Amino acid sequence: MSDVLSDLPASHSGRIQRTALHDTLVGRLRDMIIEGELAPGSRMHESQLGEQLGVSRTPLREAIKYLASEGLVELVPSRGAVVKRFTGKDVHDMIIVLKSLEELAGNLACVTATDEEIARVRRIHDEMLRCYKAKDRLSYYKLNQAIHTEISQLTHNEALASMQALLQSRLKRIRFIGHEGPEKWAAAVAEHEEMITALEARDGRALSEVLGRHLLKAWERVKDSI
Amino acid sequence: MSDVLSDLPASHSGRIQRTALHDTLVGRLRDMIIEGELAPGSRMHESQLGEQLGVSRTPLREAIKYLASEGLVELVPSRGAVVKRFTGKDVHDMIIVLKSLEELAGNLACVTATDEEIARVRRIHDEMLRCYKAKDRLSYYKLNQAIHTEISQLTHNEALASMQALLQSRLKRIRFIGHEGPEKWAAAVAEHEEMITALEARDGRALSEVLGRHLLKAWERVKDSI
DNA sequence: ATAAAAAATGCTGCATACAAAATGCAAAAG
DNA sequence: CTTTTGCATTTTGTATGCAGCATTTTTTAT
Repeated sequence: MSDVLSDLPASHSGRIQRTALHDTLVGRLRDMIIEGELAPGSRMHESQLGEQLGVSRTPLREAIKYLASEGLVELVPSRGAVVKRFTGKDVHDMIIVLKSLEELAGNLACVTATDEEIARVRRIHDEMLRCYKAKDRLSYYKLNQAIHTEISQLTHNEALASMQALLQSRLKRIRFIGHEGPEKWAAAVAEHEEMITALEARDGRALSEVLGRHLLKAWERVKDSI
Repeated sequence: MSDVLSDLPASHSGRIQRTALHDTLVGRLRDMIIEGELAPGSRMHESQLGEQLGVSRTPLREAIKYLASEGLVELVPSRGAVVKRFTGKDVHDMIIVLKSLEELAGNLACVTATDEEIARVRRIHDEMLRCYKAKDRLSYYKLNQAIHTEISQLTHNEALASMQALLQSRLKRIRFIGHEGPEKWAAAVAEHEEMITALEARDGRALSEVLGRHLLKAWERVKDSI
């Protein structure tokens, strides 16, 4: 059931054609940055990276430009690209914005979502719970992200969903750190219980509130470790 | 005093080095899309566009990828890039998100802005008023945009400012249409008076409210002409 | 005459080649 | 011993060439 994790833009194009090299490269580089394989502040050597990934410099450079527009990479004229380094303030700023967007999404989703869509989120939630009980941190983490992504998509607001996805992706590297202690993890799970309850009750106010609170607590968890 | 209009990301890099070709190309293409020189839905022929702009396909393709990440251009596998076409719902969705962001910005700006920064917005506002009285629509329009950009930047929240700028830039093409009648124009100016008053009083609640209202009315003006 | 198949055209996608700029090192001058 | 200057090497930036896919036109068969 790993297709649940696929956080592709989904691009709702009926066409089946699989992702071109460009998309693959962008995804691969994004992962390398998020996982820390490409360290913040490090230069991205084109020929070396290209050889490592088995592509020439041309498509690689195009992918890098794409990521630069996403904000994961910084372009330095005549000196190529470096992985963007985020300060604690940067992270806080992003969380503030993400909080605002997710609160909006929570409010809208309770109005616009179909029953089937809500049921789908419930299924992801239940699976996440299983991973929590199994102490499977990585799967838990991915399903957690998927739920936030899903809720944004329930709004059927493409602009909102894509901005949420953008910020969430920038923060992935950070969120990875969270959930140190079991008690904090339990608290986060409890908040997710609140979310799904509010969503199923179509209580936008409650959903919005818990989403915002969830993010602020996430910030509390990571703010000292940056 | 046209440097007031410069809505560059400003990138606060101390370095003086002027924009490389990449940045120039991105800006030029963005303008061509916003001004309508490149019509929505039209294919962007690489060789033709490259010849027109005096560059080869390679840097042009890199610029197109950048714009694709910004959402102005859509990449179709094996068929190149097309200028993204926005439906009325798309525009409405973007305005909903922009409203949320500007409301947040209004609240934050009243806390974070320095007196000098507020004075600067006042100067832009006054100049905009002059353009209004002179019926100079284009200058008015640009200063109007500049004010919204400035307010977002007063938050000193890079993520917020860049997202606001991104959405505003996508909506530029649309906003151009607005302000048909003199009475509606007058109403918009009145709202801007409210804004600057609220900002100088550091009344975040009021600023936030008028920013949101301003955007909703903008939607009312354009919604039937899309 | 119409429809299906096949060839031809044009464009994109990727790789390679070339040019310009930057970095590092070494030698010489202060 | 430190600093500066010039050269060599490395790396980025841009142009061009070639292969493959998409679309269109032409050809052929019913």
